[in-house]
Amino acid sequence: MSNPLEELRGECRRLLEGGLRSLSISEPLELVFSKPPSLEMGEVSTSICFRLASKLHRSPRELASELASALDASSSQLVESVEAVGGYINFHADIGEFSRLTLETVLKLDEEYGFLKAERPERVMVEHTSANPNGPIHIGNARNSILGDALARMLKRRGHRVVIHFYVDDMGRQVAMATYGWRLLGRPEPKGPPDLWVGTIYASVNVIKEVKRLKRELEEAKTLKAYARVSEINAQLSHYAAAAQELRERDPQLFDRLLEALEDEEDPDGAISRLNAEYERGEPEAKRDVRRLVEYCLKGFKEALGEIGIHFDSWDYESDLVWSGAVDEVINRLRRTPYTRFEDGALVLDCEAVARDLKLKERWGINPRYEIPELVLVRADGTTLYTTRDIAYSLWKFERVDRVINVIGYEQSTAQLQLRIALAALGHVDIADRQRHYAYKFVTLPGLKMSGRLGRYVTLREVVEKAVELAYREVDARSPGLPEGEKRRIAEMVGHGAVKYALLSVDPMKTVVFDWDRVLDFERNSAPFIQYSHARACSILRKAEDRPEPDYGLLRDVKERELIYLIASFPDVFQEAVEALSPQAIASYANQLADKFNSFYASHPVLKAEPEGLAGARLMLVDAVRIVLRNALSVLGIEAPERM
RNA sequence: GGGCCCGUAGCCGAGUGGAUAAGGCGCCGGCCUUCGGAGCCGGAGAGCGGGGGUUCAAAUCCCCCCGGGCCCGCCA
Repeated sequence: MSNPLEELRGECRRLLEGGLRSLSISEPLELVFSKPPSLEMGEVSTSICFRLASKLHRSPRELASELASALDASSSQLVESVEAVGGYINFHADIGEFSRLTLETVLKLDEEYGFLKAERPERVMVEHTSANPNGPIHIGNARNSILGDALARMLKRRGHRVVIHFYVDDMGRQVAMATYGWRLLGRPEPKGPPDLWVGTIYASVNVIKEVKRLKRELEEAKTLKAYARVSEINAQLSHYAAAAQELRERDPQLFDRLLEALEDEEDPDGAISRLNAEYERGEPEAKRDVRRLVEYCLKGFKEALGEIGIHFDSWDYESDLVWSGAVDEVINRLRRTPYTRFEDGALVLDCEAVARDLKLKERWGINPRYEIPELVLVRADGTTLYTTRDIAYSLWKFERVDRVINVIGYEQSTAQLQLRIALAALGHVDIADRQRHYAYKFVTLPGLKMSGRLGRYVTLREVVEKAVELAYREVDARSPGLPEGEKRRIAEMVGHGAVKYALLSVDPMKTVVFDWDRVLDFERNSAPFIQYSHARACSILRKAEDRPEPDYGLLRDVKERELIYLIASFPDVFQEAVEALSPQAIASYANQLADKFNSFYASHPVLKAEPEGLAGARLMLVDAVRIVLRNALSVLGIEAPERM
């Protein structure tokens, strides 16, 4: 058995069934258990008497006390006593037996403790990050990466076969724009972090282009004496001028060269569109240049994400999908359905009709009043759109796995729904069902939004760098005697942990306003706080010269019992977190465990505990805390240093 | 106009039907003769945006309203 709490609940269930039998109550009902508000009231409780009461026309209190006295706790080793409290039935565990069961299970399973395996393991694909390859990973994308990485780790620990994919969106106009800028610069090699460098080129081209356009429009408006228009354009101009200023400061040489080169360009937008079309057709020169630039950017992604331990199994290029003919095939198949038509030369999918015919709104719980917008599959000029290519990508994915989780921003909800509808239209309702849009909201900067087009973002690199630096200062101050390499290593674990925890500990559906203080918080309710607790536990264990035989029955104090209960809950927490895809539940659990441990630590000596049996039992407890903290952090992708 | 998401103390934020609504920051007051003070103990501070409803039981479910965000592109 690997779930101590479930074992205790099993005993409670057995007793309860016996009690119901002896009272000749045979109402069919599911025996559900929960946790009483405090340990004084027991470890396990059930509210079935409330449900039973209305069926039997009795009062819950009466029923509960009758039922409780009909239970025979003496037949169970794990359950010590049962009592009825205001309609609830509460079960008290035998302290010694429950502690022994819990702690010995943890110690025995060690790195596997808590990670209950799924009954039916599946092949699961997690697609995450998939940032456009035209700028750096910023703290907004990083929320995606960190969530996706934690989800993948959780699913793996649950026993699923997980593959982690990155979708390289290289077909969009933005990548063509960056490549165009790169050509204007004479195809140079990157300077500094390559993804940031690409982002600077892209944003510079964009901003310079916009300024030029606005200046032209300003002249026109002035000639026409359209004064309202003039002031409107002026406002926009100052907006772009500010962005231009920022970009120029970042790399004056690069910016000025682009500014100069763009002066001579007749029609930059036309050139960008041509490059984009050439690339979609797979023309060699376009292919060579765009791929080259994209590779630079991906190299930067791999560096920035790899530094914090985030890796991918596969990088799938959107362009490959197009060139392979898979996208055309999808389009042809869709054209054979009754749901597509041409409108103004574009091929359109009637999503509403698909949903109606296949009853998708009922199936997916969509508000019937919501009219699903049509989806343009092919433009009038014959080129495809992002979502169209995504349909082909989904089919490709399901040739490989049973289930797909796409970590994608919430703002793409409509597109993701249309994608599933298109899959259903193709006859793959099952695939549509097993494809999950794991949505999260954006990270905003205080006051303003991050913007790749303006080159305005807080990069993951700078956040990580600052966090590690700060952690290093702390480590150096606290443990000056450690070898330099170890201090560095610890500072990385702590700094990376702080950043990850800051993004994992909030509900993905809430917007996060980026705040340096939050990310660099090393106090309670942070990864460093949890890591610190882990290091403290390790420190005690290091100092223990021998391990006296534990007497589990001596772990009677509330703080000890709370810890044991929490430790015993970890398998539940893990399982529920995976089912709900909620890394945050694990983060919050780890923090709670660390919190309780520190409280215990302050008032309960371990090494000097008397008698020996208590010292032995507390050592087991400390060891179990250590294991669970480490396991909980590791499934989130956070390392636990043994000293810091 | 329609749809979706969010709204919990001064601030940040757990908590999706159950018994006293976590925790953190900030504020006030304590704790370095015991294993690491990135710590611990105590105090003040919310009845969960507002109003109805369902239920033995609602921050959690339903309806209406208010505030904020997002989407409704031949962008991605």
